[in-house]
Parts: sequence; structure tokens; C-alpha cells
Amino acid sequence: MELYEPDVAAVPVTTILSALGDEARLEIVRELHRDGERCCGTFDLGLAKATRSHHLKVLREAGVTHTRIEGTSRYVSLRRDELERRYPGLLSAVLATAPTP
Amino acid sequence: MELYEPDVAAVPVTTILSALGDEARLEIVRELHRDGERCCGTFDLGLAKATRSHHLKVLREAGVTHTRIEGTSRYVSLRRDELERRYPGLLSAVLATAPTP
DNA sequence: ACTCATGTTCGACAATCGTCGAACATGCAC
DNA sequence: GTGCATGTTCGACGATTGTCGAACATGAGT
Repeated sequence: MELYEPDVAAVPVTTILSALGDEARLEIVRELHRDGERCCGTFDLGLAKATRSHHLKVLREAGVTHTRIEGTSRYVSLRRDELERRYPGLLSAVLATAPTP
Repeated sequence: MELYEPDVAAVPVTTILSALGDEARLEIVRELHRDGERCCGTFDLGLAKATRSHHLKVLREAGVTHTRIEGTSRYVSLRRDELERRYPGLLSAVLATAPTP
């Protein structure tokens, strides 16, 4: 079985920005940036399974993440290169860590 | 009279991304990027005045734009330097022009 | 086969968002 | 003053979104 993952260049930039503009989803992206590939279940966001699944779907359909299926688990990772090629600097800007009081 | 404009560093990045993640608002940002300062009424987005006013407020309160009052008109501009200092490369990445279907 | 673990999908719900017309505020010009 | 132009604010409305529990699907292990 295959999961739908759009071509990054075909996704409106507003869709990507909206996907990143949610606290839960951005936290997922931060952890993916820090850890690389992660199994779905390892995201502890204080949300129900259904909600987490929804957020991962939004990120995937925005072209932000790639999902690899292995058994009953799904491994998620950032589509760094493709994002960087289409929107150079976007990811690093969004992930810019700084004194956020 | 003064308009509330937050410190960019105090605005959650998700707020900025959500503000940019709307087609009408991003179009405003694009035109500001191209033209520099613009008078509110010069944005022809095919929307009602009230809606345009709402979008400009969202952008302003997200720290994206600055508004200067002159008579009954308001002149809007991008807060480029402050955004660049807090999120280097964000604006140019978002405005990356390319085949956006 | 049965069970367990991992996720997704299906309603449903409340909250937020984008949109509008109408009313209001403010400053300029006559 | 009276008008006029520029914008904002105030409900209101429908659409979208984030959230959840329950049901479902799938694969691994016993």
C-alpha cells in the first residue's frame, strides 16, 4: 500500500505555511528535524491518537513529510531536500531557535 | 492614535506562519514586497473592505507589517528588518517566486 | 486461529476563521 | 457647519479546523 505524497512544487505555499502554522504540527517538525526519522507512535503531544494521525496527514499532504511503511508501523521524516530546493531557507528559518520568552 | 504592533520576537512563530498561510494575506505581502509601502485602499483583492481590513489586522498583529497613519489613510509596509533578524531567510523563502499552481 | 500493537477512518462536536453589509469614526475640503 | 473619502468595528453567517471516542484495518507473534 502506498501513501499519497504530492510533489512539493505542486503544493501552494499557503498550504505549507498553514501546515506549519499549528503548534502541534510544528512540534512534530521540530522533533523530526532534531531526530531524523521517527515512528508515528513516538510523538507524545498530549493528544489523542486520532488527532496525531490527522496532523501527520496534514503534514504529509502538504509535502512536508515522507512516510515509510514497515509492518504495522509508519516512519515519518522531513522532506528536507525537496523543500530546500523549492523554498530555500524556509525550514531553517521556521526552526530558528532563539530566545522565545 | 496608535496601532498595536507587537515585538516580532514575542510573537509565536506559528502565529506568523498562520498569518502568511492565507492566499489573500500572502498576496498582500507579495505586493508589499514588490512595491514597498502601500496605502490600504490600493489592495484590490476582490474582497469587501471589511475583509481586507481584517486581513491587514491579522498581518499587523502577527508582527509582519507596520502601519503608518496619515490623515484618513493608512500606509502599510513590511517589517523586513525585524523579521529578518528574528527569522533569517523566512520572508525570501516564502516569497520564492516559481511555478506556483 | 486468536490476540495484541500500531495507525487510520468515521462521525460528531465546539471553536476558530473568512466573509459580508451596515454602522461607526476620523480627517479633509468646500 | 455639510458633505465625502478612507478605514475600522460590529454582529452575523457558513465553512473550515482541531479534537475526541469508537470502530475498523493490518501485520506480527504466540
